[in-house]
Amino acid sequence: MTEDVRVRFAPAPTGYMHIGNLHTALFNWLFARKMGGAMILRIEDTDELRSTSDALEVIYQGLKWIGLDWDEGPDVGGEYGPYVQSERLDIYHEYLDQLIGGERAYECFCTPEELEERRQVMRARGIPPKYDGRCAALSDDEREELRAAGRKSCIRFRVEEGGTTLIRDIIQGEVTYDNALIGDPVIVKTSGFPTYHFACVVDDHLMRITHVIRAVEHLPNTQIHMQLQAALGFEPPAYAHLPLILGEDRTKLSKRHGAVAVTDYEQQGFLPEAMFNFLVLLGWSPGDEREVMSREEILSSFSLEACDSSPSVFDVQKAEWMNGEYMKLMAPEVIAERLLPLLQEARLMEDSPSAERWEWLVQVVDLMRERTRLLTTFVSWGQYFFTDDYEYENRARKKWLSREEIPERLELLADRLQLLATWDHQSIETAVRGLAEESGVSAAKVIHPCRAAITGTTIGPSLFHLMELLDQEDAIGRLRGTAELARAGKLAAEPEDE
RNA sequence: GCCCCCAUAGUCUAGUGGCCAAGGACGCCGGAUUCUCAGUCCGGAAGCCGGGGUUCGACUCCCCGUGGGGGUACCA
Repeated sequence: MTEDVRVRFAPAPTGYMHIGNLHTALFNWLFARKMGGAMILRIEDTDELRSTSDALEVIYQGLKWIGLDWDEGPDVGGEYGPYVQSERLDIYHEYLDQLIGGERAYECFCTPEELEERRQVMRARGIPPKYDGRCAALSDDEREELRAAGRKSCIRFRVEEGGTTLIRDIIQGEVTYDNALIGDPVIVKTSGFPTYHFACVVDDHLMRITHVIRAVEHLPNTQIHMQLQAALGFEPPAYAHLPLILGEDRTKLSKRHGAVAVTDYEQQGFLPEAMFNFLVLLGWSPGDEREVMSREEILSSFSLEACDSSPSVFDVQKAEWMNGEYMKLMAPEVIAERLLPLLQEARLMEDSPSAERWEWLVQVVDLMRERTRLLTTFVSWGQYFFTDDYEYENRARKKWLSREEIPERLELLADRLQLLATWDHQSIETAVRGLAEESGVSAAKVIHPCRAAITGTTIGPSLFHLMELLDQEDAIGRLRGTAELARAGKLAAEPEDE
């Protein structure tokens, strides 16, 4: 009989959600959903200094953005709550009493300064810096004296003195740690707050966590955790330590690598579906050559056993490519929904667009998405759809707008377009090509200046289709306006730098 | 310093002793596309870290080295 799978994602609320956290959350979620188990969200706010109160919302938003849900957590409740560690202090103290009663924990009066000093000495002598255990031997009288002298204390866990600790990790394999190499860790701080090790072990047990899936930086901690479990009589969960995500310089992805917050990628115009797909491919592969996979496909192929144990570099370029694939794949309506807030923020769309205007936006998206990788591309390269106030790129000026014959040609084209009774891409194409033929030039000689005049750029989607999405009067106005500027010599190419 | 882990092209990866004169993807380079390219299509360059074993046979197993990473906190 197999127990129901229960996993947890347990972030520290430090104010922002790291892309590595999201990766861990994702793998937990995948395993939970794959196994028909439960996903628990637990907040590990035992660091009173770094934890912030609004961080909870950031965590929820990060998870929701990428489309992960959870069955138990601070917001949805559950029968093993509370799910915020600072609200569970009484619980930890109960187990602390058990440890003290069994002589597996003791008061330590050493100050942080003393500890640091001793570590320096040990390091200088080339021996592993670990707590020397001096307070473990204190007599009741000595403790009383120290207290009377006003010394504050914390609580340490008495680790095994010899032997080894074997971790059978689903991803990392069997790893053995020497017990003699670690000192007694602090499990309750002077403040009365538990440390991560203690709270984590107690909660995983109480919340009936069956599989601990976390980043490999926690692998060494597992030695302490397993000893704590043994001392407390807890059945240890299964462990799966995920490889780290590295920055370009191959060190653990962190703030100094630039964009690491989930919100950074959201703002850069990544689609959550693409990020989901991209992230799952860091440390896991379906075993065949599929890369762009739906959530269902991923779920049906996923397994912890297939996870790789070597770290991977977060390659933004590949992430952008993946995003581009989703731009092509997803329904234009959905992309438009994701895009709208960005356009509104850039003041390129009104706050509550009419149904007609919305339809138009969907068409713009549909036309542009093939050559678009990020949502923000619409705000930059695609701004001419939304405003007359676009820049004339230097390349456009140089190649197409600074020629002598241009103003007249643009005006001729404007005249023709003015006569069109129907404004659709076929009629526009006929008019444009017609002018080219009558002027005895190739169609390109009209198309390119026209694109440059109307969009300010040399590249973009099919000219006739993009013009169709502009208002007829507006398009004509742009042609005449550009002609005027060109005549006034205001569209001369800037000298090239370098 | 000490402990642990990792090692297929610049990057993500397939590979679990013969199917591999190593497959896919991103990126890069080249060509095509007379409506541009940031799109699309086609093509190309680029890799098993080194050395020892084990074996009839190693990218795959073992050892050593090297390189990289993580840990070594009253942070998680």
